[in-house]
Amino acid sequence: MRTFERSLPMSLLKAREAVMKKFIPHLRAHDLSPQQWRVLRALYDSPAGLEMSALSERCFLLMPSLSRIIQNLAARELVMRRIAEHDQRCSIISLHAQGRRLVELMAPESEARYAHITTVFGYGKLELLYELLDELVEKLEAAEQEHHPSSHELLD
Amino acid sequence: MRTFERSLPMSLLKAREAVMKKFIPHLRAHDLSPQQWRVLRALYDSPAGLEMSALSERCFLLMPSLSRIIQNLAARELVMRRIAEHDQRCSIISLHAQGRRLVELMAPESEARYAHITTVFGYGKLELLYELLDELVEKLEAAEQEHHPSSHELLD
DNA sequence: TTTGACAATTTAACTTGTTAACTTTATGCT
DNA sequence: AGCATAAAGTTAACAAGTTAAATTGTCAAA
Repeated sequence: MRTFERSLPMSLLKAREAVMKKFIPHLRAHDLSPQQWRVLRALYDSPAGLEMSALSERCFLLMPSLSRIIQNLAARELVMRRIAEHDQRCSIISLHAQGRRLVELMAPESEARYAHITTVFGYGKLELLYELLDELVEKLEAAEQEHHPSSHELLD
Repeated sequence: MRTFERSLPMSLLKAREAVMKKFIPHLRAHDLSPQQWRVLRALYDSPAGLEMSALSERCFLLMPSLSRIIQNLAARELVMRRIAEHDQRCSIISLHAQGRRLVELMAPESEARYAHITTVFGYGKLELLYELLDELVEKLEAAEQEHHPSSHELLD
């Protein structure tokens, strides 16, 4: 059996934790979770607002999580929601003025921390890492389509 | 502001999700969460058993999560706990016979999926990815020590 | 127009992540 | 010995991840 240490999910998790540790104190100082910040950032880039499902995709959050997060952010008046005219089922979420100000207030510090990581790790390596991660996802998802896993016959 | 897409934590998360998707059906078929599996795997490699805190480190789980997971696995008779003689505060967790059998039953399929990922992505790239991830963690943690973050003065 | 399938979200229920508070046992100092 | 302090785990409380079921709105065909 492969040694326990070489676990890809765990290596990815550890790397993620190490990176997040650089951002979390800043977020916490403004009472935001990483997920809440992702939502605000995504909305900042889409001034017209986004439907829940679009937001869910961009922030890589499942709908139930997003639903709760939006309730929280709406209660804090950082975002607002309105119902789409074209389809009453859709809410359209957009940044409230206060939310916009918050993003603008926090962005410089956030960028600075990104810059710090880039410096420490090296620009080239960071780019390489992004490429490898993207390619890994791509290849795994391609493999998804092809042969629907053989193992299910045995196990499910 | 940097484009929202290039977010290192999110890229790492996506990669992790893509990888996990390959393993989760197999785990679910045996009623195990990824965390529970990590614990069983770690214990399999330490037949003498491990203290909670050692297990916590190896599985990269915080104590409260681990505590609950062990309660669950113990109830299912997959692991057992005894109190250390040298220090009454420490529990020592080890695999129950049934847990050992389960690991041995599941390992081949798990290895096969690993092999599949290696093939699809390429052995060299996978090794490179591991190295980059390790180095990233290392560099970020080194940076931790040096200059205790300047930002705290402003924000906390 | 009504039924029936489908789509967008929310709710529910349960597990895990996370921080802080608490319990019990060791250890070190005086 | 006697007391403060630290260490190992657990418990508590709440946010977030995850799956399934429920809710509400849309759309097309009978």
